[in-house]
This record gives sequence, structure tokens and C-alpha cells, in this order.
Amino acid sequence: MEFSQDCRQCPHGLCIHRVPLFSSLSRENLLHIAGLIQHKGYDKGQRLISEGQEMGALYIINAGRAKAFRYTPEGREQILYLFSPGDFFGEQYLFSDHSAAYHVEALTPVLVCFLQKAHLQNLLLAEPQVAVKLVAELGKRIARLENTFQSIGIRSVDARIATLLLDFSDQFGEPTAQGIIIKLPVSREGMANYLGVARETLSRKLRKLERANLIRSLDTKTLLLLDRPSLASLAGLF
Amino acid sequence: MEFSQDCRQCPHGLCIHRVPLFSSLSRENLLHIAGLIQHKGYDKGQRLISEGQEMGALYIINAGRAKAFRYTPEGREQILYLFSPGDFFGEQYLFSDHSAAYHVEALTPVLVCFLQKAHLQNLLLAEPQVAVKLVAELGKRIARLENTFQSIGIRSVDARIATLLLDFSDQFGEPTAQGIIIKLPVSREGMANYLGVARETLSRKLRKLERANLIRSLDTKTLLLLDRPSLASLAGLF
DNA sequence: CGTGTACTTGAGAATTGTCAAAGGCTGTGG
DNA sequence: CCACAGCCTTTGACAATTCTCAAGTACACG
Repeated sequence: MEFSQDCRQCPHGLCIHRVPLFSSLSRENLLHIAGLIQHKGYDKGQRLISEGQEMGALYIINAGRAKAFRYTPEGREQILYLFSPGDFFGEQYLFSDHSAAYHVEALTPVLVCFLQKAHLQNLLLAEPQVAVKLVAELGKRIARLENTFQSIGIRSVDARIATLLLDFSDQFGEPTAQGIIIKLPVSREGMANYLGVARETLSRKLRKLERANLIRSLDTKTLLLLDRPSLASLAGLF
Repeated sequence: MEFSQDCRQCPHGLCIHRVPLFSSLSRENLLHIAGLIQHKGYDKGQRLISEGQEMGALYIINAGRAKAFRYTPEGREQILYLFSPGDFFGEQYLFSDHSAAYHVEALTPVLVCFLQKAHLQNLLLAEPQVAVKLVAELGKRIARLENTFQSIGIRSVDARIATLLLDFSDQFGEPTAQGIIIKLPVSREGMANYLGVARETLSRKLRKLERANLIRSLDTKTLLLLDRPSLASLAGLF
């Protein structure tokens, strides 16, 4: 785990460049903010934040992946988000003193930039455009949550799995000659927890999709998507 | 259906007073905004907006109740939100030109105030505090969605029903000597759609709760909540 | 007072969860 | 390079839950 005082020595250039939030800022403003940003590295499996903890900053994923999750009363892990570089979280707590409502854990080694609450608050008041951008980003996130919400409301587990595969294909997929290759960010168990079904059920369903030639499992963490249209119709039409 | 040019003749006083969003504004600012706000009334069952429609304004519920919903691929109605006076929607579309992702329909006669996109955009740029408030409100909504998300992820339908009843009791309940009286905003079918289960399942579960003396059904649209603690333990512990 | 709508209840079918065991991959140590 | 331990995944069989279809009941409204 390492720190660096600000973002100007960012290993990947100014990390805030990666954040759509700040895209409207001038170069000098960017540099100023960059000076306020702190870094921290986390190993795979480490907690970035824990449920119940104070959230004093906005977290921006600079490199790596992380998952946000809670435990259900039965003790199962329910995954809420998968974060990739450029994603941020903690914005809910900017203007409320609630504590974090979920755990965030590194799925791979992760590098985060964080911006203290107070600094961001000042920034929003001084630069309305950033606030407007933030509102827009939050709107997007709400829309995504609403979609997920609905897709869970769908009775059929098959449809939910198809939806998840399509989402993954958009987020993590790479088109090739044979089909879209998806590097899964989580294990089967993780996917099951994301969907809210039992591991075993997910296994069976995936096998069924494989037998129907819609997908092929290359290895545990790699999937080949063969028939996107059929998946789409599963997700949406039945 | 009636119009009125601005909000100064609002039947319930300045409707924007009801909106936390604008609570930080000075009296003169409020009056200015009030002048920009338009009204519209809807009968029960009428659509405020339809899926796919352009969203040109922020809608604020002034009186009455409305539901936001979509149709699942199977043709079932999936309720996303229940709006009460003071709630607003349409903010997702402020800075995106996406069309509405759901229908909104009046459950009772409804009076809405709406503020055109352009006016609100100007307001946000001119009054950063309003933007900050908006960010805070959106944060709250995200938190609520995340909660709902998780509670749906919970396998047990019983837990979800208990959670819904507790939510309703908070939102629509009135404490009395016998217990908390809940005026249900939706029919059994509506509740079932909200939870994503079959009508019949909901009926059976409610009957079971009634036999266990946790609730009593006074009439179709009124519920008496007798044993909140037991419900809470159902919702959270098993 | 009848009619229609919404709700309840019952029985069988389908789906999913649970438990148990077997299979497969990975990394360590010989 | 191989053997083995440990973990994740798959598969099978059974139990539990929920859905569907069908019929019956209650209630609101004209």
C-alpha cells in the first residue's frame, strides 16, 4: 500500500483526466485539483471501505477493479456494483453524514485517487459546471439502477442471466472473429451473488446456454459469447 | 385538466416551498422561480408521461400520488416508484436527451408543478447551492434504490413483503391506539408488481401474516399493522 | 339488487434452493 | 516434472417455494 502526496506524479498521467466529472475544467483548474488529490494502493482482497465507516472523500478508481457489496440477513454476499477505472463512489455521502452503506473490496490490485469531501464541496460551489456534470453522472447511475431494478423484477432467472451477460459483454467484452470474448471480473459465485441466485443454479443455466450454443466457457474466468441476438431475445422477450 | 401560468396562485401556497431542493434559496429567488413554474392537473389513471417520450421539464408532485412503472417483457407492470407530494422526477433527463424510461400515471387526482429544463439548467449554473442540494437529493435517491436493490436480492419473499410493509408504514402510516393504520396507495396487484411476485402469492403471504396477528386487513386498501417488531425481524433477520 | 372487478383459495406443475459428492484447476513442495 | 492439498465449480437428487390455472368469494358501483 503506497501513498503519494498529489496527483501530479500519477502513474497514468493526471488521473482526474479519466473522470468525466472534471472534463469541463480548464487546464489550470485541473492542475489545482490534481494537487488536492491523494492516492492509495490496495492489494487484491483488501477493503477500500467497510459498511458503517465514515466516508470522508470521493473515491476514484484509477486502476484495477473493485466490487461494492453487502451481506444479506442470510449471510450471503449481495454485489451492488463492479467498479472499473474511471468510476467513482462516495458521492452519496458528500452532503450527508451517513456512514457507508456497503463494503468495497479490491478484486485486483487497485489504485484509487481520493478527493476530500471539503475540497469537492468547495469545488462544486466555485465551479457550477462541475456540479452540473455531477448531476448528470448521478442521473446516469440512477438510470442504471432503475434498469437493474426492473431486470430483477423480471421473474425469469434466465432473462436476468442473459441481461447480465449482455452487460458484461458491453463492459468487459472484446469482439473477435469467433465471437465476443468476456474476461469475467468475478467468479461464478460472484455472478450468482450479483443476480441473487444460488451458485448451482447459475452453473446449470450457463451449461444450458452452452449446450444451446449461445456461449462457450473457455476457462473459469473467460466466456465466449457466440450468439448475441439470441441472448438479447432471452433477456428481453421471454 | 387545468393550467395556471405560474406558481404564485398555487392552491397550496408556493409549491416550491414543498421541495427540499429549493430550500436554500432566498425569498426573492423563490418568487422568481415561482414565476417560471407551470402547473397541470391530471385525473386518476391519466398518464403524466409515457415511456419513450421526451422529458422537457422537472416534474414536482404538488398534490396527489402517482406511480412510475414499466412493462416487463412478459407484459407485467413493474412499479419503480410511488410519488407523493414534494417528490420530483425527470432530473435524470436534465442533461441528457434520452427519452423517459418509464411511464408515470396518476393514482389519485394529481397536481404537478413543472419547471422547464432550460430554466433549471440556468438556475443550477447561477445558484450553486441549488446544484449542491440537487446532488444531495440524488444521493438520497441512489441510496434508496440501493436498498431496494438489496432487498430484492434477498431470496425470501417473506422478507421482501415485510420490508415493503415497513416502508409503507413509514410513508403512509398513521399511528393509532390499535396499531399503525396504513392507507395503501396501490392495489394488491400493484403491491405484487412492486415486489415482482404473483398476486396470488402476495394474497397468501398477507393472509399468513394476518393469521400470525402481525397485521389485519381492514378493507382492501387499508391495513392495520399490529406487530412492527415482528415484521422488522422478518424483514431483517430471517 | 345485479354486475363487474378485484381478491382469495386450492391443487398441480415448474422452478429454484439445499445438501452431498465428484470433478477440475492452481499452486506448493518434493 | 509430478503428487497432493485446497478451493472453486459442476452435477445429481430431493425438498421447498412459487407460479399457473381455475374456481369461488367479497366488495364497489351503477
